[in-house]
Amino acid sequence: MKAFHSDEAHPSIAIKPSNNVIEMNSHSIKVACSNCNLRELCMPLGLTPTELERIDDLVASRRKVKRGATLFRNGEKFTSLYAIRTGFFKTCVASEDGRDQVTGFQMAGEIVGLDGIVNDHHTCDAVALEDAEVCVMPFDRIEELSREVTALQRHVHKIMSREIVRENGVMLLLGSMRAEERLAAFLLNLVQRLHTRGFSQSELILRMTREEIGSYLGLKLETVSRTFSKFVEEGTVEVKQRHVRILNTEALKDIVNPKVCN
Amino acid sequence: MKAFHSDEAHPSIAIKPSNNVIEMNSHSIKVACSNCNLRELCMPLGLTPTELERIDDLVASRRKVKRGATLFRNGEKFTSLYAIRTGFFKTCVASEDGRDQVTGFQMAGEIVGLDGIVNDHHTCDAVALEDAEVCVMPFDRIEELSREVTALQRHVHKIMSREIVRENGVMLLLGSMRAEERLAAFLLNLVQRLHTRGFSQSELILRMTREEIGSYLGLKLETVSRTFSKFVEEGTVEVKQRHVRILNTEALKDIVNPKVCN
DNA sequence: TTTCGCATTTGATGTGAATCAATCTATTGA
DNA sequence: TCAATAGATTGATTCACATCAAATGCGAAA
Repeated sequence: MKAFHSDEAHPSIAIKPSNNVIEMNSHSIKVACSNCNLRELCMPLGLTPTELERIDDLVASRRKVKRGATLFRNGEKFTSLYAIRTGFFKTCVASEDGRDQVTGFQMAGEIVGLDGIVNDHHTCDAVALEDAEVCVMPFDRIEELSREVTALQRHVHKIMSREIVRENGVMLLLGSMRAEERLAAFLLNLVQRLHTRGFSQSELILRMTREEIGSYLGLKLETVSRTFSKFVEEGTVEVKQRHVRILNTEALKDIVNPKVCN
Repeated sequence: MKAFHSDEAHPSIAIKPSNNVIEMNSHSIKVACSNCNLRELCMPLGLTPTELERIDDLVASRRKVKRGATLFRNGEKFTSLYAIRTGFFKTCVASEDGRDQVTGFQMAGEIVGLDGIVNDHHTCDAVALEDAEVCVMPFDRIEELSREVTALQRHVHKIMSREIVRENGVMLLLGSMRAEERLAAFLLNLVQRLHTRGFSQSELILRMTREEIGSYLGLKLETVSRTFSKFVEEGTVEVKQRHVRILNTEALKDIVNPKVCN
């Protein structure tokens, strides 16, 4: 069991964002991408040091979001994209009659708010699942800078395209997979993203409830719970509430992509 | 019944794209957005005449795609976005083990290929469901021009964001709606988009099979068929193969968003 | 026109996940 | 420390959709 019960599986973030503020004067602080430890994941990805310097003023400010609070809400005016520095978010859409659907879970280095661009207001809610901090990037500033910094322009396009591709994958999951396959795919995806951020390949703490997982996967919370239990029985994972340890990654992969026995 | 059985419900496209070619010399023709009848729907949306002129050379060429042929395929190198001039497409993704999922149906004035931007390779197939013609827009040209024409830049961002929002909606549908709700939403969406293009609000010809509808909606073709039959019994629609006439739009809306009886 | 193949419809039956319901377990706050 | 509460598990039952199967209709090609 060892560290399994420790809350340190991913305490907040392994790639610790350095406290990259440049003191200006007593009441104003400046934030700088060029000095941020997330720069290999986040907005500045792939920029040269010179370009990096130019986008330092992309971030207008930082904003803390308490667990349970919303970063933005459906219907609100769109002004900015947000780069997650620390913490964990979910985004969800709602239908008129009150059904709602979690459309994604976002972690450090990921960008939220793209939904707002089309209609100048947001069409989903972004809710912090743990205390979080984001970099606020006014979208007109992004557009302005990406007219000048080609690599930034390219990067913004890639971020949006990545989101489109991600959602294609979710559609495949929702449209054609069974409960076990969905949950296995979900766990593999989460742990892979966490691993990219320096966390364990096999151990994770779920920041969301069974209900939220279910909403994302198009399942009821009971089904999520039962499916976890099934994985545990089969020795594929160890589950203790929100703590999950993957014991057999291959088994999960086989569930997602069943081998055809010729 | 009248014109119901006529193939003219939407023969190819109501807003007929004018044959907007500018003769250059015997072997070369130039295409021009500024003269295209789809300009109110397509790429040039919201541009001033001056700007419009500047993006005329966005379109490198036209390409005809025969029914059943692919415009691009998963794994192919990404070079261009495609604006649909005429015809009807589906896009679909496949999982490793051969399952596949229709991720969308696209018609005149819509843009396909956005999935390719992230990894410089396409991650889905685009298949023509009827003989089609597209405008080929090399992506580096788009990026170049949108650095200069602010309105184009903004428009490209909106197109990508729109796709993200659309997919959010599909996730809601796949994650939380029942078969009837899905099909009703699907029909309303299709007829609404056709109406924008000058077609009937109540009559449409499905360009895709029941199986393709089912794949998109996360249902089996038999379920799609049965659900159509149910709508017919209830007098909500008239269905004759691929010809559909909506008799009661409100009923369909009520199915999608069930009224809460206080 | 006839034939072939594909798409569609419809029926009978099976099943995976939803629903309803009862504990159980952690966490929070008094 | 204990009560209150939200989240999670587990069981029993139901139901919507899938699956299997057969029949029908339609369009394309000979």
